[in-house]
Amino acid sequence: MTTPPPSLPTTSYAILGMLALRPWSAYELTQQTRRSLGYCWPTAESVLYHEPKRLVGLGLATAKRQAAGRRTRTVYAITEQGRRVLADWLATPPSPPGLEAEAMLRLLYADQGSRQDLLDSVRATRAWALARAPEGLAQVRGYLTDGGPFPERLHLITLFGRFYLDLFELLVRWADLAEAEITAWPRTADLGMTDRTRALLEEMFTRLQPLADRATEQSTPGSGEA
Amino acid sequence: MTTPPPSLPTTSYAILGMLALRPWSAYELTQQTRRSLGYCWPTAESVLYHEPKRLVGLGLATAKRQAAGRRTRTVYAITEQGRRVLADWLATPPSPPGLEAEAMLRLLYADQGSRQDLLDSVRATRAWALARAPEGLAQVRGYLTDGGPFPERLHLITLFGRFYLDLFELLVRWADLAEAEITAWPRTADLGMTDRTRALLEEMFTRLQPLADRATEQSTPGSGEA
DNA sequence: GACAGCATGTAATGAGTTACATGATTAA
DNA sequence: TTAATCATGTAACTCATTACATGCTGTC
Repeated sequence: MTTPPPSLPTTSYAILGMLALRPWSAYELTQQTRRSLGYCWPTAESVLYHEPKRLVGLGLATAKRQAAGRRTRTVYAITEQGRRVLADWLATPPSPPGLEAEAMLRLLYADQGSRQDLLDSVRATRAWALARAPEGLAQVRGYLTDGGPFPERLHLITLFGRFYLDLFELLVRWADLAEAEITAWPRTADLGMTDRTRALLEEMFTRLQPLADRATEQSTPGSGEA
Repeated sequence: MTTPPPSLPTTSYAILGMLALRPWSAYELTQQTRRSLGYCWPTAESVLYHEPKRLVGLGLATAKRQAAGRRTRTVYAITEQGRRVLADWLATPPSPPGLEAEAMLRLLYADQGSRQDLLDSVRATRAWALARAPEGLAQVRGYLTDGGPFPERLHLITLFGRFYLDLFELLVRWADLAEAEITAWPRTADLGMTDRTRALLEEMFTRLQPLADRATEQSTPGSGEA
């Protein structure tokens, strides 16, 4: 273990992983990111220009200046040490998922604003999720016809994409439900336990039960499993 | 519009919203956060001590030092101006959701590591989702029996919780699927388009179609809707 | 009377975003 | 030739996290 206690920020591994697939220029990264990285590890574009330099400084990547037309651009590639560091990181436990959902925040405080505010927020969320669909459809179509840019990685990409399809569908379905509920409200404040709310809570209780059961099963060593 | 161009970071509104419900000390915020805010707007504890001070500086909250036992603690409360700023923000369009999912990142680069690494990551994700269930169950039980700490807000809290239940179920189901797939793989690299992968892609295509249709419907003004 | 952990903060560090800057290429 | 937009970067600033610090409270 000659690698110094790595502990880079996750963003570094995200870029390093990209470089493991093939060399990229920073701009190419900004483009490819839309198809993959952007889904699971959102970053500003400037990171995609900065981070590779850091990796070079650490000896995990190399930079080669190339002539592109009349201008020069920098193409980054992973080093052997970079591959080792990436592999080490992959053997490490993942940090839990974190979801930043402003729309949910707005729901939580909706009684401080108007019903229209809340409806707008819910609809914006659905619109955002729906807006991913056409591009996703094009990507999937591409995979099915020509295999896309990394055909040998399709088994991974497919599981990846499946998760985000599930997620977008969830957002749309939830927004449909929420819109229907909210539309039936006379206002946003002080409704409390309506009949409909009670029904929803009871359904949630029923669905939570089996999850909680599985949770305790797995935390106790269990007496089954001969 | 006497309020100066607000544009606070979302975190500020998150805290401000808490204060809109009732006054809290910073420590109380750290506790309550686990039940609500933590789901949609994750932050480090130190933020919950810092942010209220900023709000006070802006005139959006007040700080009152109280004796708690022999020690003093600071209780923060929202001001009228704070309520206005919060209401203005609620009328503003929400930024799109952002999901940081390290586990998905690891999936994306799984061909750079071992199959075991990938399985561990998938299982950790499921375990994390399952681990939320018992607390969620307790919360829902509380809502059904005594209404919880804010019974007049149950209609909001329920829609909120429903989303996260959906999400946790999704994570568990996806992890189950992924584990089954990966277990059937001989290795993580260079499998490409297996039969199973093709089947998944075709199902995804079918499910994406209606979403894409809805997306185009809603972006065009539409000729229906008399 | 000491140890664990609850309650309350602060400071330093480091990461990531917004905003700016500018050369090249293409279309009108 | 101008305008637009592609391609490439940099710098300043702000935010948020990690790590530390410390008084208080109950319990053994």
